This record gives sequence, C-alpha cells and structure tokens, in this order.
Amino acid sequence: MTLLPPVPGFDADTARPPIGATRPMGDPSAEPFGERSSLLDGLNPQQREAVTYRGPALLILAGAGSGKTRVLTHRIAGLLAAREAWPSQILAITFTNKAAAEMRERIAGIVGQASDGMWVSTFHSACVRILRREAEAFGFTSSFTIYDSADSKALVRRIVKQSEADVLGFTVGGVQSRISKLKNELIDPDGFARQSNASDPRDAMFLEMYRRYVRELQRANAFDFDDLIGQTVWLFRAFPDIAAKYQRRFRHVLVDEYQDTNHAQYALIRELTRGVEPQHVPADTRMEVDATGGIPGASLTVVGDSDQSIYAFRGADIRNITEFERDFPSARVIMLEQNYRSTGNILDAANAVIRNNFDRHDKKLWSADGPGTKITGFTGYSGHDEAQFVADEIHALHDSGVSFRDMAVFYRTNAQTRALEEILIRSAVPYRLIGGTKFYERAEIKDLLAYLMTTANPADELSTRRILNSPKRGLGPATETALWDYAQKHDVTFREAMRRASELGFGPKATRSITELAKLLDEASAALQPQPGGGPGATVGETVQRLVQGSAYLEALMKTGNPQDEARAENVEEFVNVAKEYDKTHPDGSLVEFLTEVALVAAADEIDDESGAVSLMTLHTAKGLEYDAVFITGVEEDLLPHRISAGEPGGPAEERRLFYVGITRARKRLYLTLAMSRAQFGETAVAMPSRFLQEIPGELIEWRQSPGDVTSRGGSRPRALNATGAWQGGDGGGRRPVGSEGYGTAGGYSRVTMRPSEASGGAASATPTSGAARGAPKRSWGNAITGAVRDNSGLVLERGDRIRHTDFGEGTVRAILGSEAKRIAEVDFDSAGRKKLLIKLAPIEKV
DNA sequence: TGCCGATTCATTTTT
DNA sequence: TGAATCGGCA
Repeated sequence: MTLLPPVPGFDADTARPPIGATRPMGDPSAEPFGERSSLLDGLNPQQREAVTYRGPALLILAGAGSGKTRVLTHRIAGLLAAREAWPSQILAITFTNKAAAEMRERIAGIVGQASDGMWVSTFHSACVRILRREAEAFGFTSSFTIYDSADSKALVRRIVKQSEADVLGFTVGGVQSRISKLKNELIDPDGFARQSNASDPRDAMFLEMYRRYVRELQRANAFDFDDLIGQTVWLFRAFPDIAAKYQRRFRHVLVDEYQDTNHAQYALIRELTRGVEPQHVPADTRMEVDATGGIPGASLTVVGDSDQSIYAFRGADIRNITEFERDFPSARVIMLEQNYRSTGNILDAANAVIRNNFDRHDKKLWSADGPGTKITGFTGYSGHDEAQFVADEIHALHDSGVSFRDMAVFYRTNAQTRALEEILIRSAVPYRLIGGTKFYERAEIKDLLAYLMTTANPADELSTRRILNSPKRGLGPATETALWDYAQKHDVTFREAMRRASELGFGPKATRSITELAKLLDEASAALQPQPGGGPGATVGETVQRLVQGSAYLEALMKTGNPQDEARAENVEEFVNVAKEYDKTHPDGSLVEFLTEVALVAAADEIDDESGAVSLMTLHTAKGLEYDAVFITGVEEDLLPHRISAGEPGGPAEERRLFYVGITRARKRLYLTLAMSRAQFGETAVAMPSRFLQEIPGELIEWRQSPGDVTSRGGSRPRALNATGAWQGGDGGGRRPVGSEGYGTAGGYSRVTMRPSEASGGAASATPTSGAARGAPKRSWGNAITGAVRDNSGLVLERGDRIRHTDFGEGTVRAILGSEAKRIAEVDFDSAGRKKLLIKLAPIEKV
C-alpha cells in the first residue's frame, strides 16, 4: 500500500507571501534561473519557457514522452528556489498518489527541505483534506466515511429494491452511473428536477431514488467518490469565507493530465483560482492586493494532451483543455512535441494511428533518436496461444538483458487477464497484476473495513448493516429490517437501534447477538479517544485486533474447513499485519486517515518499482507510465476498439486514443498481438484484426505471424484485409489449408512461414528469441495451447529427462533452475522449441 | 435462518 | 466462465 505523508499542520492565515512575491512577474531572466541554471540544463527551448513563464495562466500541451513531469517539477522547484512562493502556497494535482509521491520526491531532490508543506496530491486526496477540515460547517463530521463504488452500489441496490424501480426497467448499475454522471456535472436532485419531465414516471422515479441516495449518504455521514469533488465545490460556493481561506493560501495551482478532468474538477479549479474579494482579505494581510483591495487569483498551470484523453466515460471533458484559452483569455500556450522516450518507429506508428482522429490540432511527436527496432506483430490462434507468445518473448527479452520490471503487458479488458495469467504462471514468468480485483475489494477485507468504518463513524449505516451478520450471528434480513424500521420510526441511527435491541422484542439469542456486537463496536469507538487516564487512543493495529478478536471473524473462517475460507483467513491475517505496519510507519496516524488512504489507492499506486516482475494492466491504468518493452494484447475488433464504444458518440475516437496511449508507453520494443479466436464467457468467438492495425504503415511492423498466416477454416482471409492488402506477406503462409502438415496433432508452435526477405534479414537477427524455434519443422495447428495446469509438486526432474507436455509434445530437459516450489525446467521441445516451465504447475509428465 | 442446487446474468475502461 | 441471485427445503 502506498501511504501518504502525514498531513502537515495547516493554517491559511499564517501562510505569508515570501519576500520575492512582489517581483514583477513574467520576467524569465530574473535571477533564479541565472544563478540556478541547473534547473534549465538539458531542457529544450519550449521546456525552458514552460518552466520560466510567469503569468496568470499557462497551458502546456505536452505530447506523450515530452518530459512534462520534468517541466512541472522544475517549474515548482523554480518557484521555491527563487522564493517566489512558499511551499504551502503550492497546490499540485496529479492523477495518482504514486505520481504525487514521485513529484514530491523529485522536487525535494532539487530544493531539499524547502519543499515541505506543499500539497501534491490527487484531486480526491486534496478534497478529502479540505472536507475533513471543513465538514462541520455543513452537517458532516470530520470522521466521515468514503464510500467506494462497491459501497455506493450496495446503497443504490437497496434503494432500487425498496422503490421497486426494477419494474420500470431500472438496473442498479444504470442508476448508479446516472447519479455519478449528474454529480460530475454538479447537478443535484433539485437541478435534475428542473431539467427533467415530472410527468414521466421514469424520471419521477429516478428523481426519488436520487434524492434518497443523497439523503442516505448525508445520514450516514459519508461521501462517495464523486461527492469528494462535488461537495468541495458546493462548500466553496456556499461559504465564500471558507473558499477565501484556500484562495489566499494557494497562489500557484498546477494540474497534470488536465485533459481528463471532468466538469466538477474544472469547477473546483476555477473556485480555487478565483481572486479574493476585498471583504475576505484580512486587514493585516501582507499579501499583494489589487486596486479594489482584493487579492488576485492564483496562477494556474495545466498540462495535458488531448490525444491522451481516455476518461470521457467517467465525465472527463476534452473541452476543458480545448477551450482553456477561452476560459483564461490571457493564457499562454506552449507545445512540447519532442519526444524523449520512444524510438522513431514507435513514434511513427503512434502518429499514424492518432492522425485518424480528425477533430484535433495537428501535432506530431518527433524524436532525435534513430528508428530503433521494428514493431513486432503476432497473431495467435487463441488467447492462450497469444499469451504463450508473450510469455516466450518475455523470456527471450529477459535472456537478452531486459529486466522483468521493465516490461509490461497491456490489455483492454480485465477479462483478458485469465488466459495471460494461466500461461504466465506455468511458463514461470514473474508478473504482477496492477488493478483488477484488488486486495481491498475482497469480501473479507471489505468486511473488516466495514468494522473499522462503523467504529470510526458510528453513523455509517451501510457499513454497520454489512457486518451485522458476518461472521454469522443468526441475524438475517428479518432482524435487519426490524432494526432499520425501528431506527426510522424513532429517528435514531441504526447503531442506536442495535443498542436498544432488548426493547425490540427479538428472541433471546438474537437480542444477545445484537447487544454484544453493539457493545464491541461502542467499546472500539471509545478506545479511539484519548483515554481518561491520560493514555493515548487505540492505534489502528490495536483497533483491528480488538475487532477481529471480539467478532471472532478469523475463528469463523478457520473452522469451516473450506479451502477458500483458508485463503480468506490468510487475507484477514495479512490485513491485520498491514494495520500494524501502518502504526509503525505513521506513529501519529489515525484510523480515519488510514481508511482514507485505503479508499483512495489507485491501481497505479500499487506498482512497486523494485519488484522484479512484469506488470500486467489495462490500457487505462497504463497512462502516465513507461516501459522498455510493451506488449499490447488483444488488438482485435470488438475488443480494441471495444464493441460497446461503437454506439457512443466519440467512442471510436476515444478507443483510438487509448491505443495511442498504449503505443506511446514503449521506449524500445513494442509488440502488438492478437488472436483469431477468443474465449468470451464460455463460448469461443471468432476475432478479427483491429482496424487500428491497418492505420500503422506496414513497413513499421514485422509480423512473426501475421493475421494472414493463421486464417483457418478454408483459408479465406478477412475481407477487410483482402481489400487493402494491408498484410505484408501477400499470400505468405496464410492460405495454407488447415489440416495439412501435422496440424492438430501434438502440436507445438513454431514461427510460421515468413517471406524469404523477412526470413533472411529481419526477424531472426533483429529480435532476441530463444532461438530454438528456428529450424523447427513448419507446422500449423489449431487452438493447441490450452492453458492446462497440473499439480506436479512431487515431480522430480533432472537434466536429460524426457518429458511430455500437453501442448508442446515431447522434449528433453536441458536445465533445472530455481528451487523448491519455484523450480523451473528449461526444456528443448522436439517441435515447439525451447521453453521455460514451472515444474509445479506445467502440464507435463515424465516419459 | 441457512444451505444447497439451479438458474440466470453480464462482462469497458476507474478515482 | 464464474459471480450473483433465487427458490425450495431442512
């Protein structure tokens, strides 16, 4: 878990302007960059200007890999080094906590301690900090709970059920996303009422549910993700004096990934950078005031690239960037187009793809470096086959000196990870899944978190109800409803209703269960406070321990004998350790802070740069990251672009940007892979190469196995490809009738026929391969790679042993690497080439 | 109340 | 394919 630094003390009115603040702005030749020219060393002219420009608004259009992080950090470091700003006057917004931590570190690396007190965080974290301070002003407490999407979904589910809205065709997901969209547009229930048609029963029903949802959150003293932004904006608008506090404090606001901000975030930025009205300026201020006695708005720097806007689905509005100059008429615009990341071929491909989006400024990335290696293309028969290629290639790259952590595999949908994981595991590729179902999303962990949430925030009904019967206490839906009815009728919280269980006429068993639970929670809540004897309140670790023991949660899991529950018990134990660890790393941390962090971890925050593992993630998660070698998998129609995007306005263009983002993550090696058939929920469906592939000039891609090579079932190639002749290789090996030459037998895969020209020059020499496949007999086959695994823990292999593999046929063990459970066999297969296999899991047996 | 099997359902991307 | 919900029975 990535942990945020402790929240520094904050009092806006003690934040005084630095001596240098009255220096005329917009004079880049002022001494900071004279004496500290190191800040500008190695920057190109555009980057220099982006670092030194001073003025109210600056838009940096930064193409992928153009060094924008460097520009941002140097810009901030410059402000600090020249004493133009105190650290506390700087607010920098990044997309992930990890990016924030990195930026903070890099700035500290330049100016040292002078950077303490800056706010460098995500939109969400920054808003939580503000809301925790100001919550009391508008009916919340500072220990409010943050509901993640699963929590809010649970709440919506209950509301939909109670309103019997499903008969009108409402789905939980639909209602949830509609509410989220409205919140991102800052439209509250009243606003919706105004714009909707009251006589339409569906609108009326939705309005009622929206109102209830908002009311329930308020009652539970909770915010959902969208509220964190929206409520902050609302707070600023409703309480100008509170807004003024932050407007006075933050004199320099910088926003990264501006193309992915939604309307609420845009509004937040506008509120923060608004000038302070004279009546909100303290009489004794030492800040610069204008003619009317007000304080001018903070300077705003935004960095973005409209070609990398990939979050329109969650409300991101490209107009925020395209209309920046309209919103801030005096804005300066600087373009960064030189790319320092990728090789020429990769950039050419990226440019060629993105050029097909017509509604964009023409912008072209260029590099001073050479073209580099060609892009490698591969078409598998199935998702497993594709995954096997990825696994083999990862080993080959690793053998040629690329470390695992410098490689990444991207995919469009999380569902694609299954085949990838199966193959990577048995091929002994160390990998790490970024995102997907996270540790904190597991049911047992969510249960523990719910215990903690209700301890920290007793008003949190949703969390309380979640744990009412877990572990099983014999308190079913009937009891829950009775408690809820009582709470409603007497206008008390659910927790209070639990305390009064004896008045509700439950059976003795239920009554005792409820009272005990209420007592446990109340005691845990009380223990959080500083103790009367003068002792400090309970730590996070202590609280977790108390709750786990008091609820017998772990015990219940351990005695079921169910192997899945064993895994759950392990997770519980791990969570206890995480909590204890938090105590150590955050001696002053509170339970509320711990819960905040857990709620706001982003997928990309999980990346551990030290781990020696290949990273697997969705294309969305990949934004902002870079790797030496990148595999983009599933480059197929209906997957990338995804089928659902076709129906949405701007959908296909957004998919193209997503592909563009993926391509531009690669520094040196890029692989584009696809499969001719893909398993999707049980059935196997035929897949077609993505239209995006044809947008890349043929000479940039070297196909190890092109779509033409693997068309099966009678050999006719997809129409689209015939029409354009896009696949170099002409008739290549593609039309070889299926069923010839050993097809379908024990199989093995080989690099299918190449054109003579390719075979002589390109593939073999230009790319590191394990080599063994070369010279193997030509062979075509069906969906031979199965992803089968087997428990081989007892199998002992030695060099020279003959083995048989379900997919690769027979082979000879060449070497044994690793030890114990991680023993790896390096095997020369007779027809499939050399592979590394995890002995414990690979589907092999001794012959 | 809780457990079991049966059935149905949905699978884009995420702070 | 697998998660999630449903209905019937103990």
